[in-house]
Amino acid sequence: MQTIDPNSTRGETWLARANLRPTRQRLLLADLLVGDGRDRHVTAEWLHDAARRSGDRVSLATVYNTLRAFTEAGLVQEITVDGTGSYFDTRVDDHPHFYWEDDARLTDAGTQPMEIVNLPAAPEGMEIAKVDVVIRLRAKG
Amino acid sequence: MQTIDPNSTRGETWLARANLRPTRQRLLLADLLVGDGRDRHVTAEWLHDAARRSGDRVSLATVYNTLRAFTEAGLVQEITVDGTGSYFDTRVDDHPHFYWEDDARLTDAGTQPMEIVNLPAAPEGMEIAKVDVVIRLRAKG
DNA sequence: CTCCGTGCAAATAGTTTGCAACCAA
DNA sequence: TTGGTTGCAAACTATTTGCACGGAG
Repeated sequence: MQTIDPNSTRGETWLARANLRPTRQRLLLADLLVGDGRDRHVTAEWLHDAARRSGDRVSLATVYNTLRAFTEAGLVQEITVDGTGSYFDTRVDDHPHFYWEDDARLTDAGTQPMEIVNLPAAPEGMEIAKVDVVIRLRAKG
Repeated sequence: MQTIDPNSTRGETWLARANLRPTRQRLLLADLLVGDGRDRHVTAEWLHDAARRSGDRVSLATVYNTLRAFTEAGLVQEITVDGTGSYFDTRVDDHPHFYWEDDARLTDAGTQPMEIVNLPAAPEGMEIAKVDVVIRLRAKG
C-alpha cells in the first residue's frame, strides 16, 4: 500500500492519461493547472509567472510547447478571444465562456447547459467540429 | 441634378456616413469592401492583395490603419477566430459565423435568426456587450 | 494653410523553432 | 543508450507606430 502525495498525484495521473512523459516541468505545470481540481483558464504568460511564484523555474518556450502538447493530447482546449493571446481551458467539453473585456479575463459562463435554437446546419459535405460561444462582458453604466 | 457613378458612390456614401475623409486609398478599399453591396469577410492581407489586383496600390500599413478606422467608426466589425489574423465583416449586427477550418475562411452562417435558450445572465454589475458565435466546420468523413 | 492621412521602415507582441545539453525509460 | 524534452536565442507572423511627405478641406 502506498501513500498518496496530494501535491503531485493529480497532475501525474492527468499526464499519464495522455501518455505524456512526466518530466519535472510538465508535472509542475500540470499541478498548477489541475492540482486543486478546479477548472482554469490561463494564458502562457500567467502560467509562466505562476511557475515562478511557486519557486520553480521553467522557460517561457517550454510553457508554450507544453501547453501545445497538452492541447494536442486533449487535456486542455485552446480558446482565442481577441487577436492578442490564447487562453487554455482545463475543461474540455464544448461550453460557453464569459470574456471580461475590462480585465481581459476568461471564465466559464453560467452553470446551466445552454441550448441554441435554429443553429445553422452545416453545409453539404461539412460537419460541425465545435461551436464557440463567447459572451463579452463590460462594466454596466 | 447630378449623375451617379455606380463605381464609386457606394463606398463614398459609406465613408460619408462615418465622417471619414474620402481619400483615394479609403475610397478604393471601401469600394472593394462594399462596392457591390454584398457582405464580405476579409483579412488585411486579402484586402491588400485585392487592391493590388485592381491595379491600385496601397501600403499594407494603410490597409491596417484603414480597417482599424472603419472598425472604430462602426462600418465593419472585427472577428477573431484563431490567434493568427483577424477578419473584418462588413455586416455589423450580432450574427453567427461559419469558420471553415480547412481553408481558414469565414462566412455568415445560415439565414434564419438564431436564438440561444438559457443564455447565461451577465454577472452583477456587468452587461453583455456582444455574443460571439463561431461554428467551426470541417470536411465530413 | 493646416491637419489628417499615407508610406516606409522599424518596433512590438505573442508564439514557434533550431540546436546543443539533458534526462526519463 | 536513445529518443523525447528543455532552454536559450533567434526566427516568425500579424499588427502597430514614428516620422517625413502629401493631399483634402
